[in-house]
Amino acid sequence: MARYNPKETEPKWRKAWADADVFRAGPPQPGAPKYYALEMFPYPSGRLHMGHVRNYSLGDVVARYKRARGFNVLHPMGWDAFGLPAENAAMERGVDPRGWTYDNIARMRSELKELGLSIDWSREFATCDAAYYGKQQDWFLDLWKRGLVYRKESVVNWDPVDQTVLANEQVVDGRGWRSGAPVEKRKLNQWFLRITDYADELIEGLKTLDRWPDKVRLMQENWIGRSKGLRFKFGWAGQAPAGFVAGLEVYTTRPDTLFGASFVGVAPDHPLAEQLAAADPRVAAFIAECRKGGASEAEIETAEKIGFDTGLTVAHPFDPEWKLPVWIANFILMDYGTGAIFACPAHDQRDLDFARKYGLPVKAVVLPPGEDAATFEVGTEAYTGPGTIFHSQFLDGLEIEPAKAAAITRIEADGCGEGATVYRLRDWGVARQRGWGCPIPVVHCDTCGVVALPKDQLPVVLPDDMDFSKPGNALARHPTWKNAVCPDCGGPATRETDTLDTFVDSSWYFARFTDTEAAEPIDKAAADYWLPVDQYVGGIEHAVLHLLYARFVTRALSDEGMLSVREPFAGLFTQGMVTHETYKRVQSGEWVEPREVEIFTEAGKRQARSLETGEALVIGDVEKMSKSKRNTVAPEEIFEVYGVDAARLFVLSDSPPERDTQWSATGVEGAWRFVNRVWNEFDSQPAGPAPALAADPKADDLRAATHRTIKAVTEAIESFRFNSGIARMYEFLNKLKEFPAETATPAVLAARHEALSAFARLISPFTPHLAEEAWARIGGEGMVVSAPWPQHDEALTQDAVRVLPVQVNGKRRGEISVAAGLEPAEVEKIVLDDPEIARRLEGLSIRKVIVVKDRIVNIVAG
RNA sequence: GCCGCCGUAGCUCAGUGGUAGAGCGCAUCCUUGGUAAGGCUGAGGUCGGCAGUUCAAUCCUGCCCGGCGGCACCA
Repeated sequence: MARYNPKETEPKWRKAWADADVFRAGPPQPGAPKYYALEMFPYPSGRLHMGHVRNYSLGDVVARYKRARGFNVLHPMGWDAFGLPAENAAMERGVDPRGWTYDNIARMRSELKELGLSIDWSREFATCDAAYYGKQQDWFLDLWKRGLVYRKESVVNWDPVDQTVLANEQVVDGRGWRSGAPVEKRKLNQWFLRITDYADELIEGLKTLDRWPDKVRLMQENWIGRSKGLRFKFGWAGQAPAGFVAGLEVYTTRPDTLFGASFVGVAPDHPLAEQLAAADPRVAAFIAECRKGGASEAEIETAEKIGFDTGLTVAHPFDPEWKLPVWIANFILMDYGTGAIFACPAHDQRDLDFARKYGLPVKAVVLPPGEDAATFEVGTEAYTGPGTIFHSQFLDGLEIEPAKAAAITRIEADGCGEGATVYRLRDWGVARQRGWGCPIPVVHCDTCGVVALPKDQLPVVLPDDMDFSKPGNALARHPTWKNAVCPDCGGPATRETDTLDTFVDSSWYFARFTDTEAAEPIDKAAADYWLPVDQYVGGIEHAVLHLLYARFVTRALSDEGMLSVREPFAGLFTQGMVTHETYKRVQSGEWVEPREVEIFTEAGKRQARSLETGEALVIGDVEKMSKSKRNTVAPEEIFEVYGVDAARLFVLSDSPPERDTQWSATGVEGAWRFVNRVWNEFDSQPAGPAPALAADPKADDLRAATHRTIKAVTEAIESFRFNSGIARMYEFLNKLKEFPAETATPAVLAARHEALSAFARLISPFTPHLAEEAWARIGGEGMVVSAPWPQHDEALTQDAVRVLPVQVNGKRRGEISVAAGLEPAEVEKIVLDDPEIARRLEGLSIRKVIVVKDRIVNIVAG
């Protein structure tokens, strides 16, 4: 009997798969059912981590399973290769970002290949390949022609030290996340993609994505933030300020509460406020006060509402005599709606807080059910629930929704406004002042302005000799690269030195994978065959941005006629993180890596000590593996000790895929032992052809387990409950061990062979190397990777004899064995004749006997 | 504050309107020619709490408690 040796076995089978080129996707054939399995492509950091192992193992299970089910499978891999880490490496270590990136790719490719993934490597590309980003420039110009790209002055977060624009999430407590320098607001000419044109469709489309997690759909819906309401202008009651003669436009979702209006407010950065500030230092001082407040959530939450009465007044739209004061208020956001509101304190908490502070009127206009109009008052809590409108002239007596409609109708009839839908979603700012990104393919010409390059001048390639030694945009400070000729007038021009957000790179790569050689950005026939992606697997952290941008770009490219689908990802699965215990030194609190820690049990308690010094360590919380907590485990070290299959098996078995999984040394050891026990079962099976299957009670018992396991594992894979499927295989192995080959009759040996044949195929998506070795050991035809998925025989999953628990008044009091499918009346007779049951019923009168066929008997007695 | 997810053995998790399961850990024993290992057996569970529906609830419903995540002055 030979021990299982993954170090020899695993590379052997990887070579066999590569030699046979088994994972190359077949050509698009209309008749052949296709399956596109994709995991979010990695950033080439240079090192594989456990999160990658989990992500790509999950996708690989699906890809291998679908292949076994006869699908033409596309399972590609590439690299999300532009971005800041390469620039940082360049700045810190003086290396070239391109060389650094491609070196990292080479290292990670070999690590990923070691994982034994069923990937079609012939389609690999990196987003920093000119062959890829050149095609991106190509369709970017198409979108520009369609009017989906525009330039606009916009206020951005500027890090004065790193000399770059920061995203909102990169600003922590008003400071740059890397430099720690106070962030400045700067106005820059920025490039935008008109994602808001698709806001409605992006919301509506969510309804069709029935194989996406509800959570992600909800997050996207909230992010887009559609609200329906009324946009209208207040006319001035007194002197109109210059520039605002037409009135002050506000937006509301509660036009039903217009008669509860108390004041009108504008944001501190509203043009009206800025204009007033120019003339009045008190206004300027107030606005400065508002801006002082930090931007962090905590500060916003606790910030007190403050306001400034401008002295201006507007007239109520339904009553010209009714004057409302105009305030500047810090709680009003300029970038939502019109940056101005009317306030109804009785029915909005923010307005109420403000009104109470400044002594403004509070008039209730929505009467809650059961309240008396004569006595109902609003105290310190605004009423936002359902009710009937009152004190509101023509709206009186209406419910909220009809009142909104009536108010909108009246405003529209008066011509001072209209029903409007607004979105929280902003257009997508895609320009980055970075050197390591996809150049925007335009030039700036003094005579012609911004001019798109003709497509025969694409790709616009990054120079090889950028200087990354200083912060800022290395492309912009390159001495010659930006010198160009205007394609329109032939005069001198300057290249655009902004590059595209890396989210642009990742918003269409899945389409390029369908034909990586195409002369056009996308080969329509290939895309139409392969898209949508049938199963996309990745982290929940991309729930909004990446997935929303990809859905938008797919629609834009579809409208451009480059592909047909509207939704890129038919199925989405978001996996949990890989976590690990943390360990730290008692005195210093310094984190210690798991590989330097020994775990032992003393006095019945789990304890840790340093392998190096022997000192006792504190076992800390279980947290996401991260460099900062030093609680990472290097995949290659695990592969070295236990093999790839054990590592794959463990990350797949420990938790439901959508939940976090806790890596542990004992857990992977358990997986390793399972691998060995599986091998031992195969290895103990006599070589040579198996005897024919024959009817035999013992053999039938095993066969029933086999067919039940095929059914259960298949269902588990179909529903992404991989850990559950593996649990069933653990149970199956235990069952198999009840039928040792050494003492088996020919009938049992035959049943064992059937069991092993199914088992090899069932484990093949999870532990593919072991499955090949096992399949070869029992004389399977060809490689298991090409073997068809096992089919279960429903008839065999049924037991001939059923053991039915017998309950008396709902409590288990015994059991009986009956033939499967026996009618309830027959079962009842047997139960009542059973002496043990009869003893339990002594002194009781039977009221009712419930028999659930093949399951249970319950006797109600009293 | 709002929304969502989770709570089953010491730990990590399966599971089901009808007999409570796996791996790891723990205990006992066997093996010492699979040996930086293998195997047998076992202990261990008011299925977070309380109520309701039901012949029967770990499962369905409601409320509560605890943990985690997302969003949050969006008019």
